[in-house]
Formats: sequence, structure tokens, C-alpha cells
Amino acid sequence: MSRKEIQEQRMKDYFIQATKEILKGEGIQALSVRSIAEKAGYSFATLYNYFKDVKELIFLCVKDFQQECQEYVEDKTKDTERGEKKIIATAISYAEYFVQYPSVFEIFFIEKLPNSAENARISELIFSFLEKLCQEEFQYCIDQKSFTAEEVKEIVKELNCLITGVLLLYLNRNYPSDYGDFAKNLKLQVEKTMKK
Amino acid sequence: MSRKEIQEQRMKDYFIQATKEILKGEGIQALSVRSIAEKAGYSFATLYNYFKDVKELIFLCVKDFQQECQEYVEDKTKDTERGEKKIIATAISYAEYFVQYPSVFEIFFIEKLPNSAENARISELIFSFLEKLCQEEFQYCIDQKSFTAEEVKEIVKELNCLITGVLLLYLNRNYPSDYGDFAKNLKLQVEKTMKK
DNA sequence: TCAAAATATGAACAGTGTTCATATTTTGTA
DNA sequence: TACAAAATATGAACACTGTTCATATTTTGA
Repeated sequence: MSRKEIQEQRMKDYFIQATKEILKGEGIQALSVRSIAEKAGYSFATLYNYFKDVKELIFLCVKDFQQECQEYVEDKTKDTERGEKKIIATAISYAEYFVQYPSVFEIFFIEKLPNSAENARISELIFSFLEKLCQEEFQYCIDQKSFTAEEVKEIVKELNCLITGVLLLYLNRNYPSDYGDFAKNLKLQVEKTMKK
Repeated sequence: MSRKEIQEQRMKDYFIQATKEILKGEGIQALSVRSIAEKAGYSFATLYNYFKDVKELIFLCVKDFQQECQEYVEDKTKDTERGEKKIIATAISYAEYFVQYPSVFEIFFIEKLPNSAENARISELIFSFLEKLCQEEFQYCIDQKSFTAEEVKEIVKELNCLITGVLLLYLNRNYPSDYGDFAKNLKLQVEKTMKK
């Protein structure tokens, strides 16, 4: 990276960092071009010298949040025995992360992405993320002959859709209204999906 | 209803009708207090003499859309044989309706509801809607002893979460990117859920 | 017919994202 | 070191958003 590129990336990181902090703290309803710039210590207009619009900035946070989520999941599941149990624990921890940071769920699944080749890649990053988290463990299951590769493909898709829906209904429609019920339901359904 | 109440309801209906038309036509991104009022033939300020805010107006459309969706589903499934097959057809038609009207999906599952007793009722209306659509047929299955009441309770919950997730990923993250793949996946997963 | 009540309305406000001309700073050369 | 040129930061302005409120208009009833 040239001197210039380093400096430019540093500027971008200030804005990205500010965006992440607001999303994890005050939440997405507090996020605006002006609030981001203020937290970064610049004018809102400066932001436009580094990003084409605020959506670009927002979606640049996805990778960082995924990294953080992955670390959360790995820590939560590190003592779980390998195989099916670990996959279940991974899926549940993945969901827990979004309950803890609802605004991250919004960015990942709700915030609109204008159609473009770049955004298609971001989209893919998002919807293949759970698969990525479980990949190693599913491979282990295939090696152990507890699942075929074909079965795994279907299960991953189903887990992904299921958990996304469970989260959306809980976070946006308060269903179930109690967190305990949500967690119980999540566990039950994830286990069921693994059993089929 | 008193004369006054009739007139007031009529005014409300003008705004509700306008809102529904915009949502089904130009979509939610074209929906604003001013666009609704213009379509209704009044000033935007008049709207506030009948609704406390635009959210109240938007969520008053839910019942109408559910009615419409129900008619769509009933028409699509009227020739399907009773029992499990009809439930599957119902769930798929339900999803199809939202693919046809993505803005209705937004209202139902994405648009934020401020916390209140009134909104809790709207929320319940939404997340129990699929159950309502399938209720009669599930009862038939219970009577036929193909499912127990306990099983039905779990299956309904799972169908609900699953379809919500499938729709969210398709409509907001273009996953899968092809409608055919979406429909195939939807069918497969609904059938799987019924089989467990 | 006319006062009183009900209703409709535009101005105004605070917020949003974005653009652009300009002020400021940094850079490289003379 | 001085200065012109390029790079960068910025506030004003614009077109939107939802909402409030004083006021203009219409309807009602005596």
C-alpha cells in the first residue's frame, strides 16, 4: 500500500469504527451521517470524500461484525463435543449474537442493498455466513458418516432460513414475548432440523 | 354507528385505501404522508385529524391485506385434497402472496411497531396469521389421527419461522437469486417440516 | 341569519441523505 | 524557505421525511 492508500484507509477506518460503535451502542435508529461524522471527529461532508454514500459505509461493517460474531461463537462452543452437538451449539450462539446486537441483525438481513455486483458479494457473505461457521463441523460429520454431503447441503439451507425467521419474529414482532421461550423454541427447532 | 362516526370512518377509509394502493403499486419506498394524502385527495395535515401518526395508518392496512391474502390462498388451494397436502399448498401460497407484494411483507414483518398494548395485538395478528390459515386443515389432520395436537403446535411454529426466514432471505438478500430455486427450496423445506 | 363548533390546511420545525463551491491544509518544487 | 498547485475538509443549501399548530374554511344548529 502506498503512503496515500494507507492514509485513506485510516480515514475510512475512523468512520467505520464510529459506525460500528453507534450500531452496537445506541443502535441503528441513532445512526445518521451526522452522528457518524461527529463520533469520528469530522464534518458529515468529509464522509463523502471517502464513501460514495452511507450504505457503502454501513455494509463495510459487515466483515468486522462477522469476525466478532465468529469469535463469540467459537468461544461459546469451544468445550462442546464435536459433531452434531457442536453444530447445534454453533447455530444457537450465532442467533444469540444477533439478540445481543439487534442492529447488527438489521444490517445483515433487513437494511436494503441497492442492486450491484459489489452488493451481490456482500449479500453472499451474509447468507453464507452460518454455513461458514458450521463448515468444519459438518465436514467432520460427513467424515464420520453421520451425514451425507447431500444431506448437509439441505440442512445448512434449512438452518439458515429457520434461524433468520426465528430472529426476525422475535426481534421485530416480539414473538415469543419472553426470551426464555424464544431460546427454548430456537433450541428445539434447531435440534429438530438436525434430526430429520 | 352515529352519523358522525360513519363520516369519520369514511374519511379514514380514504386514507387507508390510498395507503394500500401505494403499497401494492409503487411500493413502500414511495409511501409518505404526503403521497398518501395526495392520493386520498386531501392535505397531508388532514391525515393527522384522523390518525395519531403514519404508523397507525400503515398498520390499519394489515387486516385488509390479510383478508386479501386469505382469499388468494383459498383460491389457490381450493382443489387440493384435504390434509397434509392442503397444508403444504396453503403455506406455499401464503409465501407466494408476499413475493407478489414485497411491501406487504415489509409491513407485516419488518416495519417497526412502537411498543403498546394496541401494537401487541397487531403483532399477534401477524404472527398467528399462517396458523389461522392452516387451522381448519390441521384440525382435520388431528381428527384423522395423522398428527397429535402437540405435534401440530410445534409444526405450525416451525412453518411460521421457516417461511418468514425463507422470504426475508429471498426478498432482502436475493437468496436464492432465481425465483425457480426459491420456489423449489420453499416447497422442499415445507414438505420436510410436515414429515418430521 | 348568524354564532359556534368541527374540519381542512399550509407554514414551520427538526430531522434525514446528498451535492457543491469554497476554505483550509498538505505537498512538491523553485 | 517561499510559493504555487494539488489534495482535503467543510458548511451552506437542497430536497426529502414526519409532525405540530395557528388559522382559514366549512358545517352545524338555533
